[in-house]
Amino acid sequence: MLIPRDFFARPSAEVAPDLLGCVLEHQTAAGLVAVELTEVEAYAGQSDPASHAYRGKTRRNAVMFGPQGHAYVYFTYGMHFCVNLVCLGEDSASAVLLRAGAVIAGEDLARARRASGAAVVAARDLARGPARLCQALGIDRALDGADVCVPSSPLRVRTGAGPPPRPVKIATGPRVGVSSAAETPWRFWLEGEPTISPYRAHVPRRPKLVTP
DNA sequence: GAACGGATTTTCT
DNA sequence: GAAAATCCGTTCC
Repeated sequence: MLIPRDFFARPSAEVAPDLLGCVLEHQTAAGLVAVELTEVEAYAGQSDPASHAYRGKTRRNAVMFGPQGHAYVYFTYGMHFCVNLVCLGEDSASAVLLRAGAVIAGEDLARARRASGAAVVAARDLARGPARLCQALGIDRALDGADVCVPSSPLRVRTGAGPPPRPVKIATGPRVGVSSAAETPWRFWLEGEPTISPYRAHVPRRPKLVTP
């Protein structure tokens, strides 16, 4: 059961906690990888100083200004991808950042994608963190703007495979790594999940020190 | 367990 | 030129 587009037609701070426990799946020629979402963050539009949309529409964030139910994929820090789901509607530029998940299908493929050097990746670390989640699912810029609400799309979001097996407790807290509006508690995660990324406050990088 | 440097694109000043 | 919605290997507690 795919999530209907209307699900996303709400403020991202309302959509975000409802996405916990839902399943993100990516179908490729190599196979399918699916994760149950365990950690997300909400970003409002141009009113949110922490959002990429704060300073208006650019080529990179154009998808956030489009209709809800699409994926906004961006490249950051010179090496990493992160994925968001667009909320509300046209021009609202609000979105939910998918921060972490538990791999429930295609674990071997996810592990192969994540394998770096000789290091063996623990199952719980496969999609722990927004950049790792993208890597495990094989998400890159080609999926920027992908519609996650149609069955023919390679990237889809569906509801959980049944009623939650345990009482689901949702915790909230400040968003990770943002440099402004850090006090806004728009990070949501499933309490007790081992796949949650450790909270890291924003630390500005020091400029490279050149020795004379 | 915490702290740091490095990889290197996009965007703004 | 600088900072950013990050992660990883290394180093030192």
